[in-house]
Amino acid sequence: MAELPDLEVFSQILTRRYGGSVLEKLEVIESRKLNVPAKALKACLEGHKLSRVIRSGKTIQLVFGPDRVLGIHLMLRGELVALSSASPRFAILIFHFHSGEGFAVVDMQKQATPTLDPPSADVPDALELSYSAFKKLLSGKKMVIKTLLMDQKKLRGIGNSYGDEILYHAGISPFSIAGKIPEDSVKQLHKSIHSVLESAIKKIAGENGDELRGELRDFMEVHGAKIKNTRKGEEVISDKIGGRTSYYTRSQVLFS
DNA sequence: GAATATGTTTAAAT
DNA sequence: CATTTAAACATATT
Repeated sequence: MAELPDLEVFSQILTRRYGGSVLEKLEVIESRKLNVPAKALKACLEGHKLSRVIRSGKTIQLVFGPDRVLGIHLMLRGELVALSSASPRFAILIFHFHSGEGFAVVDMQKQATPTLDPPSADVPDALELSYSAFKKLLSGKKMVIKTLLMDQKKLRGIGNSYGDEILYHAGISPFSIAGKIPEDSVKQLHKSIHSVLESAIKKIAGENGDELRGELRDFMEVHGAKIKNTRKGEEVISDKIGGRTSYYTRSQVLFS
């Protein structure tokens, strides 16, 4: 469900709604993916204040007290839901705050991964990557650009959907060889990463308000099985790149 | 019933 | 060694 813009908005909403509250009780429903025993996690976090929530790459990081961090990766189908009267299905973790409110991490696929005190990443976040670092990342690479953009060991935060949107925005074919893209287009691509992600954050934030909703992707230009034409009328074509479906148009320039 | 779905890890193949 | 590919994960939707 969630890629970088959704997660950025979720972290803002969680900070607004639960920031400053003391975690009264943590239910660990599914501990298979957890890097510490469930008891240790509870002992670490219960009774401590949620100071803020930030996003890093495709993870949400809940900061408790001064420096205790619980990282959460939602993987393919994970979601964050506010607690209501009904107990959530497919829960992984349930957070109950002193105020009586709370939220849950759910994932019907049980792949969402909580990590206590995750090691700090040395891979740059997509929104923090400088142009010179980006240029260096592409130079000499034989990988197709779409695969490189989604490679979390090179830059963090871009997934299949936004990868397509960014390449469409930049006018570059997803099949282009990374190292063959000329400097002007690399510059454009770097700009597109920022502008596509940041405008998505604004749109999702505006539509979400304080609600934890997912799947607000009405603004997608090319990525989606239902999109037959772009708003400019270009035909959208799809192909598999690295086992996942990519959507693009013939107007995107191929460098190879 | 079959195909598809937003991600990652691992192993095997090229 | 660098890169690519397939499978697995568990369930819902079309």
